[in-house]
Amino acid sequence: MLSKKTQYAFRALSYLADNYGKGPVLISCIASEKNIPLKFLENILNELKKANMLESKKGKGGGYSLKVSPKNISLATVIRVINGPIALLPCVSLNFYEKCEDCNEEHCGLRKMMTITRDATLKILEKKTLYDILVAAV
Amino acid sequence: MLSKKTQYAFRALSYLADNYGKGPVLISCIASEKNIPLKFLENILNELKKANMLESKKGKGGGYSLKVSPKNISLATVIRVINGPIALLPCVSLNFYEKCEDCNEEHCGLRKMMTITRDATLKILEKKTLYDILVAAV
DNA sequence: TAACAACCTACCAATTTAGTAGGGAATAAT
DNA sequence: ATTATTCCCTACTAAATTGGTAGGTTGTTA
Repeated sequence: MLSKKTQYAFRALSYLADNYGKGPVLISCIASEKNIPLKFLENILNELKKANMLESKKGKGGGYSLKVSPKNISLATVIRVINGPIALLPCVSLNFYEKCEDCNEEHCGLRKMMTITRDATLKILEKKTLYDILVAAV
Repeated sequence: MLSKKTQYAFRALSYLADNYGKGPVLISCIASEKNIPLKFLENILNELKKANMLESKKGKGGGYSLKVSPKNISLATVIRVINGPIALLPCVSLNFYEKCEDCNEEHCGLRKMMTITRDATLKILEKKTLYDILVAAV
């Protein structure tokens, strides 16, 4: 399951996607609009910025805005930055790979099943973007 | 990611699948063979039993065995019993559904994306079984 | 230089994870 | 009947993660 933090991230990003091209948006505005604890959101947006998804501006007229088009930010990217690995096992993760102790990877049946699962999941999450969230929200 | 407990469960179940039809297997045997902490494994096997996947026998000649054929135990079932929900959001889970507070489910774009993801994941996890793990482990 | 708004460091409580300890209850063999 | 065997049950624990909060710092603009 995605952490609450990740759900907050998605909600904030949807809001920013909605305002894409309209200049910076205040943290406090997103927080009250999307009902997210302010200081927690500060943290989240900062992480997204460090991951190159957002840009920020300080001082009056400042705030956060998407760095690229909503069509170019995949759900997989967001999840990886805030939530971590998408695969179900560390030894199957593309971005957070870790060897597992007690199995020979070449001959591990579970690993093979989890690789297939990962591929099916990623096929969706890599393709769908913030734009798709907006469009789906009729 | 699956918890370590779930990985232990899969390893134990593979072992039992391998010995399906050959009578009960001792916890201690599985523990040493698969390198799983004994007392922790006790716990896990008991949960799997309560979920109707295993049957047990006490006393000499006792132990655990699969209640049904390895072909009839899906990976999804195991994950749900030991790990919990498979969906990425509570409001999208089939077996552990929980309403989310701040979104109108009918019009939540994220929810729709996560439903698609869940379906893609389940298509694999519901279909693949313990038998597939054995076969894949050349 | 004042106000504004993002940034940074540090802390905190509650929950979950990954176990351990130790005895109880059922079964089978002697 | 008793002993050995094996699963079963309750309770405890340390460490990590989650979901925050507090308060000051730095950079920007008017």
